[in-house]
Amino acid sequence: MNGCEGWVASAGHILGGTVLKVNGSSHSTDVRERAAEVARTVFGWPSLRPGQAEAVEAVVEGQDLLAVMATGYGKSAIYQIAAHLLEGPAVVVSPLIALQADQVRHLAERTHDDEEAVAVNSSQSASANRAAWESVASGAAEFVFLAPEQLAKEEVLERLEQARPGLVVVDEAHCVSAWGHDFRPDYLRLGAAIERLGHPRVLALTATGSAPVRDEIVERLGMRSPRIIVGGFDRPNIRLAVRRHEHDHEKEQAVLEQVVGLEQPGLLYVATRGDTERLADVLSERGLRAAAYHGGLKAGERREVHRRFSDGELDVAVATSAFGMGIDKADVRYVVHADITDSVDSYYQEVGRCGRDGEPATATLHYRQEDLGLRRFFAGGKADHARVRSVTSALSTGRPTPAGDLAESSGVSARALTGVLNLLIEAELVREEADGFTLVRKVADAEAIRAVDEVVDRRTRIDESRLAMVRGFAETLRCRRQYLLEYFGDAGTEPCGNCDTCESGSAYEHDDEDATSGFRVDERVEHPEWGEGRVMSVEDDRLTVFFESVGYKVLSRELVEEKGLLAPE
DNA sequence: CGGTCCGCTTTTACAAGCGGACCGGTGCGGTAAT
Repeated sequence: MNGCEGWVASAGHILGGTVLKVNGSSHSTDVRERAAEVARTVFGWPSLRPGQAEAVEAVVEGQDLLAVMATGYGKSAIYQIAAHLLEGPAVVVSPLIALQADQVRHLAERTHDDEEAVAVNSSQSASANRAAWESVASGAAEFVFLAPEQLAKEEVLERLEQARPGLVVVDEAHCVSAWGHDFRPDYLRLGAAIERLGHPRVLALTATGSAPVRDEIVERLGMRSPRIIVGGFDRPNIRLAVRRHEHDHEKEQAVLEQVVGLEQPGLLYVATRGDTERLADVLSERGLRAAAYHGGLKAGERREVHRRFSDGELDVAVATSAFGMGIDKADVRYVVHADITDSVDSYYQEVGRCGRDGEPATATLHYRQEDLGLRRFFAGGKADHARVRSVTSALSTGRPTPAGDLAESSGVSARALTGVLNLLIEAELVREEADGFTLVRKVADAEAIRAVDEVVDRRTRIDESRLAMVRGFAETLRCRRQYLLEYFGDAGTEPCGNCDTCESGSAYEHDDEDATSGFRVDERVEHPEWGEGRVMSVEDDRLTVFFESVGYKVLSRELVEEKGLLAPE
C-alpha cells in the first residue's frame, strides 16, 4: 500500500518497544470497507487516509488507541467514523468549551441532525444541559462532548453509565500530561472515570507527543495494550531559526523589526499578558493590523480576536499560550517567539501553527538566557501542607469515602481536593476504590507531607529537565530540525538545509557520525541512581535519556560505557 | 528567576542609586452580587 511511508505503529504495553510498519494488507477489509462507506455517505469524504483507516480499524476491532497526528490531518474523522460503526454513543473529552461548541456545530451541519452531537457544560443553561442528557438517554445523540471536570461528577458518570458508551475519546490528549499535574487536576482522574464506565474502547488523540508524553497519556488514562500510531513530525516548509540576545530592550526591538518586515499574517507569542497588549500597541503604531490575545480578556473579546485572525482581518495576533487550540488557519506565514516556552513540546506545537498550507513559513525564537527564569518560576510550586493534613485526617476513618463527602469532612474545596488526592495517589498513600478514596495504611501527618513533597519535587525536576531540553534547542550548534525530530523520536535524519545552523554551516560541522554504541533510540534502560529510563537520542559523544524520576538527562557516552552506567532493562 | 515599581536615602539634585515588595500562564465550574 502506498502513502504509508512515515507512519509507524507500535503494539504492546507502553514499555514494550515493538515498532511495526503499518501493515497495508489487512485481513479486516470488512471494517475498512464499512469505514469508507460511512466516510462517503455520512460525512461526504471520498476516502480515508492511511493513518486514519488504520486507526478506525483498530478502534472498531476493540483496541485502545493513541493517535499522534499533525493538526489538519483529520484526527476527528477517526472517532467520528468509529463511533458510527460502534454500538452506543461516544463520550468525547475536550479541554475547551469553545472547541466542544465547534465540533457540535460541525457535526450537526454535516449530518443535518441537531441531536447527533450534544455538549454538557457550565456555559449552557440548565435546560440546554437537560435537553442534551435527554438526547443521550434516548439514543439520538451519537456524541456527547464534556470537559474532564464534568466526569468528576457522580451524576454525570451515572448518566453516562446508563447510556452504555461504546467509545471514550480524549481529544487534545497531551493536556493529560501538560495540565493534569497542577492546572486542571481532573485530567489525572480520567483514567478512573473511564474504569467507572466499564472501560469502553479508549481513543486518545493529539498532535504533539514526545515519547515521555505518550507514555504518560497511556498510563494515566489506563489504556490497555494500546495501539500507538504516530505520524511524521517533520514540517519541512517551516524555516527554523534562533536569534540570541543579550539585553531585553534590544531583543524587543529585534522582535518588532522582524515582525514588521515579515510576510503577513503571523503569530507573535510572548510570555505575559502585559506584553501582548504592549507589543500589539507598538505594532499597530507601526502600521500593522495587530491585536492582543490572552486568557484574561473577556469571552467576547477573545472570540472577536479569534474571528478577525481567522477571517484574515489581522496581520498579527500577539498572544500568550492561550491562543492556539482550535485555530486551523492554513496560511499563517510565521510564528515568532519573543520568549522561550516551557518545553520543546510546547514550542513545536506553537510553531506548527504556521505553514499548514505547505507554503514556505518561518519560525523564529528570540532567546535570552534570562528568560528561562520566568519558566523556572512557573515550573516551581509547593504542595499546601495544611490541605494535605486536612485530607489525610479526613481519610483516617479507614472507610472508603467519595470525593464529595471528603470535600465536606476535610473542609478543602472540591477543586483543591482533587489536586491533593492526585498527589496522595501518586505517593501511593491513597487508593481509589469503587465506593471512594481510602488510605492504604495508617499514615502520620509528617509522613504524608514528606511523601507529597517528594512527588512535587519529582514533578519539578521533570519540568526543569523539559526546560533544559528547550534551552538545548535554543543553544544547539547542530541542525535545529534534527534536534527537534530527535526529541520526538525520529532518529537518523540529515541536516535539513532549511534552518539557521544549516545556513551558517554550523550544523554540518556538528553533524555527528552514525552512532555506533550499543544503545538505540527508544530503548528502555536502567541507571543505578535514577532508575528506569528511555533513550531519547544517541549522538557521537552523548546520550539523552528520559528518566521517570528526574526527567531528561544528557549523559557522556564515554562515561556510560566506561562505568557501565546504563543496563538494558 | 528576573523585571518593575515604589519609596527611601543621600555631604541637599533641574538626581541617582539601592533595597524590598510584588508580579508573572494555561480553563473549568459554581457562587455571589447586581
